[in-house]
Amino acid sequence: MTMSAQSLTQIKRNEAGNLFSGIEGCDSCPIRHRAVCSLCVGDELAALERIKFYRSFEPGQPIVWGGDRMDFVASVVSGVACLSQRLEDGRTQMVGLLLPSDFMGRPGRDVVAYDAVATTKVKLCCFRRQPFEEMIRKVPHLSQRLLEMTMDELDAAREWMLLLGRKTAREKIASFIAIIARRQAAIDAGPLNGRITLELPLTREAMADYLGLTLETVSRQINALKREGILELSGKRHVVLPEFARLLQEAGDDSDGGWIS
Amino acid sequence: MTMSAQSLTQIKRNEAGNLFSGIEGCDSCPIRHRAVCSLCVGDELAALERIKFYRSFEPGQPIVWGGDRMDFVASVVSGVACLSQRLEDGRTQMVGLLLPSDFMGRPGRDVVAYDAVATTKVKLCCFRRQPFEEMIRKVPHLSQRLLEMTMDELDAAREWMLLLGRKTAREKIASFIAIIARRQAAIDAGPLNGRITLELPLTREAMADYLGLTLETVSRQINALKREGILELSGKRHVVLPEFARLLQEAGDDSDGGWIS
DNA sequence: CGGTTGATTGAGTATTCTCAAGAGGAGTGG
DNA sequence: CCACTCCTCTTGAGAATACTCAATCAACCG
Repeated sequence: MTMSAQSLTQIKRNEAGNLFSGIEGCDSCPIRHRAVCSLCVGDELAALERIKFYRSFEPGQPIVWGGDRMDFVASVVSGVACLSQRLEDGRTQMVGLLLPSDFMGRPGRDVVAYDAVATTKVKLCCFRRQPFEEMIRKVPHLSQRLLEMTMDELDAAREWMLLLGRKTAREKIASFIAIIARRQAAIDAGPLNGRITLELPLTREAMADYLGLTLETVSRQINALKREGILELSGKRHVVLPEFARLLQEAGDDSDGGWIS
Repeated sequence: MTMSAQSLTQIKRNEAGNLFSGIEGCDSCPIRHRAVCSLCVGDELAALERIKFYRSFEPGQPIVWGGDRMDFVASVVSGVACLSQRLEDGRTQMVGLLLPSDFMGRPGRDVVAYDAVATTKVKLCCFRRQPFEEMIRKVPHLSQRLLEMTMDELDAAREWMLLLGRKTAREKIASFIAIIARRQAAIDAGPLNGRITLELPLTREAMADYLGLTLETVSRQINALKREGILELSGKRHVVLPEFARLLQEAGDDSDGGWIS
């Protein structure tokens, strides 16, 4: 099942029907300056290019299953993927939301710990695991950046734990929308005040799995916020926030609650 | 407030009344083979020794407050410390349980993100932050081990998220006791089946903050498990598990549920 | 022997879940 | 173009889990 880097000019398809090719360069890569490779230069980048290949996934398609062998690690180039953990009776908790530039997989471990599913069209920049692990050992620019990113993820996980353990359903929803707004603003480099428009990248069920709620509660709370004018809905996924600060107040966090503290 | 390494033969006290000294060597250190320094050898260890100092804390004493400046990072040598996050209205969620060999602090960040409190007598092996950060850059053995430990913590955080988001109060309690049993077994190198004895390192309130419950619910669930013979209590903190597998069944996890799968 | 802290227990409440029905949209095929 | 299906989402009613408030208990300490 090992997949070797492709150095062909044309695009091929693997067994699962995923597109992959090795022709794209790092120069024009949209996540070049934020991904695990962002500190790499010259030779280092060239070495990474030799062990990389791209794979794409359609919405709903599984990327890996927990327990499977995984022979690559990867950066999300575009799209959204979810990491989930499951109790045997089917209860599911999302434990990671992977957006562009986020890293997938754990160097030094060959078995996947969590299910990963594409929730939109996803493009991954994959690195063969063995040579990548070797580079981790030899290229400080790579291991430094990975350490930084892992610590960021740990911080995010801890924020998430506060949400799961202590926030009300209403606060969870408001917090989630705020998180999406922030991440979208970071990508688009847009401002984060006044009227904001965003697209929810998840179904109600996936949001429920993210927030530790049922999909019914998610639906009820979103519509409650809508009724109160804190958000406007067009369709099921498109959200407009007339006043971002009002949403933040509902999220229950300290910080930027609107007034100066 | 910068604290310099002590090279004195006698033990001193700082303003807070904490013991610290620089005389102890790494050779006899109880966490030498598991802490952040575990891969370091010879010169590397010597360099670490030059920037290290010990600090001790009494039960209940704060180690650092979220928002404070922090000029060191540290390994827990002995005792138990808790990392907590707080919502402005006082709701508290524990986000880290630091046992011996665990690492505290984030290289590259000078402001503390979470409150850290000693819950038992705690001894820290502290490293001055600036030189430690430099060593991270120059000593692969150090950054590799830190990366590994950070990834382990991320895995633990994600397991914890599953607990917070999806488990019932009863499962949370059972899971928590199982976690303590496992960590204690790992330290004592004891077996993990049949009759097991352990000490709860936290008060009911701290357990509640760990599990996203109220202290009353914690108390009720512990006593429910006691009534059903899944655990025995002597005093408030000392627990005996007559059959570890029965506890695991209550924890709701997959894996080793007693029967072979 | 009061005072304090941590833990237990009870009664009533509230938030969230469960189960169930139905609405709205997108895609398919006659 | 319409009926039909599938999927996601919404909404309602009742149930259950966990919370809140309050009283009591036990251990420890001055």
